[in-house]
Amino acid sequence: MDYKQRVYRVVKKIPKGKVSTYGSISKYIKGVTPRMVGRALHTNPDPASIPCHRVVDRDGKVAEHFAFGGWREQRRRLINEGVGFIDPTHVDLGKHSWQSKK
DNA sequence: CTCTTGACCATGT
DNA sequence: AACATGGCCAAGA
Repeated sequence: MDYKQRVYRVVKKIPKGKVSTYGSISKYIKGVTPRMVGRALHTNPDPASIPCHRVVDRDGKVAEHFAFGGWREQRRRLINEGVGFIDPTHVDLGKHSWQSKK
């Protein structure tokens, strides 16, 4: 299986109202680095099934120019799911960080 | 095939 | 917290 498929599989598991980070995902999949996670989502083959808006960087900061047409759209969806923002571009990782259980 | 770039991260400033 | 640097590895030119 390609590394992308593994990444997608994990991202799809992120429950509603939670967010995860590229680093966490990369740690949980052996042989995959944070960059590869980002690249996998960049080449996102099925955005309708892959909740990439629930993935943020280590600081909780969202991707400003990618994710579904803009960080505002991403933020709108997250807020709609109950994820809190500490400022316009940073989600509250302390309360909503999620980790895949191996 | 080589070179550059990049949805990142850790560390230092 | 924000910015800069080095490292990681894959995809694009």
